[in-house]
Amino acid sequence: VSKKHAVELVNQLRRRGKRVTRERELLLRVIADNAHLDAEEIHRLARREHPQIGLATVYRTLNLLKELDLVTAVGLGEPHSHFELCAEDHIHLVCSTCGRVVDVPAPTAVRKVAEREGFCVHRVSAEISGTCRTCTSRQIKREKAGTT
Amino acid sequence: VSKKHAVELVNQLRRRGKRVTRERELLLRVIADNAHLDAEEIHRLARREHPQIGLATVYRTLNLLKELDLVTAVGLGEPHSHFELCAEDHIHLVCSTCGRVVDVPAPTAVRKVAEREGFCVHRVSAEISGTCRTCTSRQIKREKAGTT
DNA sequence: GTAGTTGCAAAAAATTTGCACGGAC
DNA sequence: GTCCGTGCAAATTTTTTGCAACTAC
Repeated sequence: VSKKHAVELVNQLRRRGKRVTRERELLLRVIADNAHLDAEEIHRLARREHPQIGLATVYRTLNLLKELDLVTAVGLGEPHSHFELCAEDHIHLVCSTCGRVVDVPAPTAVRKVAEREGFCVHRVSAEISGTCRTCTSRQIKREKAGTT
Repeated sequence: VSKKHAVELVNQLRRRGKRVTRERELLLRVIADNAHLDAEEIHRLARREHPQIGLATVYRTLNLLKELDLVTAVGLGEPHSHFELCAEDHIHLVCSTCGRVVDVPAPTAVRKVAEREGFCVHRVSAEISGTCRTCTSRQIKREKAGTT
């Protein structure tokens, strides 16, 4: 799943008549470099570069970027949202054992299904929860060893 | 997307060693009959039949049902979760204009993608946001009329 | 210069928890 | 009878908002 440059996104902001501030530029960079962080995590990373940035700014910026369709919120099974750039159609594979999230491109069939319904698609995101290869083989080893 | 009977689900509870209470049975029925409600909405509907049921019980039950993989939480772009029975693989088409959600079956290709990664799939849920047919044609009409 | 943004603190919304009572098994 | 589940109120966590100072344009 491809990487976007925060620079492009900053230009998007300007083109759409929104102001480009130090905070927005920074947050876009943090989100572009790290997929599916939650608001606290984004705040924590942003503080490394701009210690006095407030959590409220993070939320306000996330809401702005959502309106502009530059970022999207995903649930990932947690009671709070995680955020990522609106990338090409992709699927989140969420391992319910280790919690790791892997992104893979979504088959075009998914988008087709929506279009068949007369839907004008903005973005596609899927979530598959299950057990990843690593955790599955670990489980099997443990079973063989007799440890339940 | 098929309908499950709350009865089956209640049996699942018993089989898995969880107690079957009036509250759990009621909440399962509410969730089975109404896809993607949020916790407040579930609570409100449940109260029609059992006025003194508490919101905390709703949350506790939802968490239990999630652990048993009987229900699943979906984001739908809101800052709080919505809940639905774990049905067959399906896609939520969320109209960002009118907010309506339509469920359509997911192509098997989606699940295949995860299996190719060595993933042992528990459940599949996708979200496509966009503009539904109705809202799209309404917009076109408005454009023709000259109203921006 | 002006209007939009920010940080902080406070408020609101969403979710979880402690405890005493009640009900399922 | 025991242990789990419930309701209520309080606590925690997540997200939004009001306001004065600040800054992009």
